Amino acid sequence: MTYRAGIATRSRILDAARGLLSEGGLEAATVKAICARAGILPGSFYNLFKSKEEAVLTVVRDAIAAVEPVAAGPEETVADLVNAFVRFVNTEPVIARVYLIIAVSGGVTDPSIRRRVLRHHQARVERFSNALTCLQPRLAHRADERAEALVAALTGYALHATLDSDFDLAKHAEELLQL
Amino acid sequence: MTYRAGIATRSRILDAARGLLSEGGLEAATVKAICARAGILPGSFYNLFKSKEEAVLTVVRDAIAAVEPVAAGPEETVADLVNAFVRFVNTEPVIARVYLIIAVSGGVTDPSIRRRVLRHHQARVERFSNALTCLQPRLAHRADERAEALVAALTGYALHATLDSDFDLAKHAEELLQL
DNA sequence: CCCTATTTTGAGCTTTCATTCTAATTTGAG
DNA sequence: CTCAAATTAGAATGAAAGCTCAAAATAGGG
Repeated sequence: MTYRAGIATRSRILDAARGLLSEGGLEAATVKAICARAGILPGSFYNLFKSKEEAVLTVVRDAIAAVEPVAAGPEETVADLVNAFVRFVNTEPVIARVYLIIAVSGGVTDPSIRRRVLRHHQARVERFSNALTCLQPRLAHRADERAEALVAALTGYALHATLDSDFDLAKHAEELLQL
Repeated sequence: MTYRAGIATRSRILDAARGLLSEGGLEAATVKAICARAGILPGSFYNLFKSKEEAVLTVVRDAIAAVEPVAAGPEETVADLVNAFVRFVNTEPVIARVYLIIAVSGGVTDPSIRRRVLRHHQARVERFSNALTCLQPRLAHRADERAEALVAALTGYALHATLDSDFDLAKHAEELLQL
């Protein structure tokens, strides 16, 4: 992976794996299918990844990291966070779907993935909680619970959006802010 | 499947498949594993199900149907519906987990499952919406949106409970009722 | 008790999976 | 241009998948 060709191939493999995971879940992401989509042969795959699992876990880790809104200043509002999430799901539906698939089915299988998802979730709740405290200091004592509910609702919405392409995530998220 | 033995074997197969789906997702539910857990051999499996897919889809359909709270009278309250869902997830975690796994990964693969999940979701939102209208007639014009948010939050909570055994679903659901 | 329909057995078939290996090709620093 | 290192090709491996089938065992209405 020190030559340019290798680096390009690696990223083509990850793109292919991400797309297959998104479209058909773990069972669709076979080495053969990944290679076919990436336009390579198995030998190249195993020159860059020591196993199929390593490639899939790389995609998963990247997807989890990508769900986090880009680091804003300490002045980020609740609306900022919600909008960032909506924008992410709408502009990167493939990655968002991979995240959801793994959060459920992959998280069950692999303990390290489960830990990673939970850690990520906790960090997200904390950011929402801080933003909620700034927004409504009167309700500061229940900021954590409210943040947890908000994140749960957003996750539920994202799951729904994954199944129903007609679902208007932005609209529902906006209504969420008025509750 | 007209003899008692066949009926009993069929239900042992479905139990085995349900457990495997819950513990390890679709990839763990192989015909061999199902047969081993059910204490039978492949020949018996294919005497009762024409394919592995048929058995898995049967489990999935049952799981989707089971998520629906038992039919209450027309006087069901929001608290009733929420509590019924919480009780279901806590007493039937295996079925609840199967539902979530399929709602994400299976729903993506199989269009008929996706339709079924969406139809079920819509019916659930309607029940919540009616209950919300009775509870707060002043907010009747936004009952649908609020019901959608409630169901999304509950789904998000259930997903989290699947990953984190320490998560107190009942407590969070109760707090949800006070928002 | 008998006889037919049902169920179970268990070996084995075909396909597909992840993975490996060697030889050929390509890359790019010196 | 050269040559070692990196990458690719492509056939081949063994394991495990879903599934089939003919024969043996069993169930249960008559």
